[in-house]
Parts: sequence; C-alpha cells; structure tokens
Amino acid sequence: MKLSTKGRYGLRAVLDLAVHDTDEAVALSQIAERQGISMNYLEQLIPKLRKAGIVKGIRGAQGGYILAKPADKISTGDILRALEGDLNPVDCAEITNGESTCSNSDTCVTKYVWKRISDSINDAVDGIMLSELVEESKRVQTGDPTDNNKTKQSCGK
Amino acid sequence: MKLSTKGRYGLRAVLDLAVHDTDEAVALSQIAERQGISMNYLEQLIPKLRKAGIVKGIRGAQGGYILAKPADKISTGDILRALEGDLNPVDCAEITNGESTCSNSDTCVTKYVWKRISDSINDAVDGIMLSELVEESKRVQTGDPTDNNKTKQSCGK
DNA sequence: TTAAAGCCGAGTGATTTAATAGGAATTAAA
DNA sequence: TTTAATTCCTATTAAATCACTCGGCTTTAA
Repeated sequence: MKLSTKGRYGLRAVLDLAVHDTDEAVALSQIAERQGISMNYLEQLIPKLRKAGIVKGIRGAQGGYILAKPADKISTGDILRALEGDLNPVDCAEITNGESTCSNSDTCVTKYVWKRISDSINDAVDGIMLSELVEESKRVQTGDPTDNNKTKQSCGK
Repeated sequence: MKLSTKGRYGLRAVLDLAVHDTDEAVALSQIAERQGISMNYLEQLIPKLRKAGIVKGIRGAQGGYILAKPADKISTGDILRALEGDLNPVDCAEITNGESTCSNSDTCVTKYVWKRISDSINDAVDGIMLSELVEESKRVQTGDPTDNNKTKQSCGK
C-alpha cells in the first residue's frame, strides 16, 4: 500500500516546475538536478503528465516544460492519478466505474471497505491544489516566521 | 497504490472466521475452501494476525481458529495493518512516529500531502468494525429485503 | 549550422509477490 | 496407545513489478 517513485518523484517534479514556472520554460535537467532525481527516469513520467493535461513541453533549444493550466486548477489528485493510475486500493469494477462485472458482486462485503478507503484517499488528494503547495513551498524557503508547519519538499523517499 | 493479496485475502478470511465463529474453532481448510483461497497461502498470513491479537489458534485434532477478542473490538484497520504493515503511502518517519529523521524535513512540502492521505486512510478503516461486516454479511446471505447495499464477500481480486 | 532540449522505445538487474511444498509439534478421538 | 486432524514453521520458486539506464530521433533558438 505504498506509492511508487512515480508518484513521489512526479509530485516533487511538478511542484518544482510550478515554483519555477514564471515566464520561461523550465528544462527537465534543472528539475532533476534540484530534486536529486535521475533525469532519465523523470523523463519517463512526463508522457503521463502531458496526456493528463498537467504539463506542456516546449521543444527545441531553450525549451522545457510549463504547466498546462494554472496551479490552482490542478489538484494533487490529478497529478497522482496521472502518475500512479487510479488511487483505488483494489481493482473492483463497482468502485471504479459503478458497473457490477464481478461474479461475486451480490455477496461481496469487503467491497464496502475498499469503497470507503478509495473515497477517502481521493477526497483527500482532490482537496489539495498545487497552488497551495507552491505557496507553502515559498513560505518555507523564504523562512517566513508565520509558518507553523515546517514542511519541505522531498520527503517520502 | 494497491493492497496486496495479503490484505484482500486476509480480510476475507477473518470475516469468514468471524461469521462462522460460534462455539467451535474453525479449521483453516474450511475457510480456504469457502473463500476459494489456497490454504497454504492463507497459512502464511496467520502469524501476522496472531501476533496482532486478532485470532487465536487451537492446535490438535478438531482444532482451528477463533477470534482473539469480540468482533466489535476489532477494526478493519487493525486487520489490514496487521497484514499489510502500516497503511502510509510513503515511508516517512514524521508521519509514522512524529520524529524528524529525514534530512530534508525542514523544506519538505510533499509530506503535507502524504500526511493527509495517511490520516484519511487510517481514519476510514478504523471506523469500520469487524462486527459491522459480520452483520452486513449475514444480511446479504439471508436475503433480508431491508438490505439496500447489495454487498458481498470476495470482491477485490 | 549547431547545440540544447524534448520525445520515444527497448533493455536490465534487483526486489517483491504470490504462491507451493514439506515436515515437525500438538491433541481429540478411536 | 495409536491415529488422524490440525496448527505451526521454514524453504524454495516462478512470475511480475520496480526503478532505473541507454541510445537515438526530432525540433528549434541562437
């Protein structure tokens, strides 16, 4: 029941991009270096983020990546689902799409549990927008004394 | 971000035990047969459940397993954590035990996300007692028409 | 023209998963 | 007192997944 490095590295990378996304595109090599993540590996995560409409690539020299939409329109749920696939604890059709294709569906009781877990995870991550993490990140890095959370940027190795 | 068969099979097995736990011990072979799970594999999950104080083994002929305490004192969280280990999405010391052993702890922002996920999962499963599943299971199997949930017992393969 | 960057797919070693198997210890019942 | 049922324990293994690495192609600003 652990997130893979796809989700952990990927969220850090998107946050790094969001923090440094001003007017110019951000090269993946910069993100990789700042975050201490292999660039080759990060590169593999990009297609997932691009297809999900989270980042856009700018090709050619001086290219890089930018957010495909404003950070307050991207939730951590969007990012994590793009990277990890659905965030359901089991592959159960009734939880994912409401269809009852499981042969045991009538007498299945544990699905009651899986559904509750699934909803709670998705509600949690959908409630955190990327913009909130960006703000928190800036607060931490500037050493603003109003910050009570003392959070950082690469936890969860 | 999926539960393994340890958690899925294990919860089904404990629920099966709870439903059939009357006065006599329930043999693992019976649980395995009813649930369609390899008995050899189920056997491997038992030590985890025993150490967590969830089931008790009765050795010898006519032996089997019984619940170590009443079903309304066992949460699905207890069962799943016994089988899967902690239900945190990342291995982060500050989430697990409150200690700040991570070198990036000061500037880590993503841990804010991991913490929210972790809390929501654990709150969800701690809020469902085994006794509730037993009741739901009996309602489903007896075909009680007051049942609106239409749940069953082995979903989440 | 060239170098910096994104884009794409194949390959790989290590780890984890999901089992299978065999045998020892215990105990109710014949 | 034997026997059979059952828990208990450990080792092995095939397959899958993970976490990368690598090489080459395409695009484009300078």
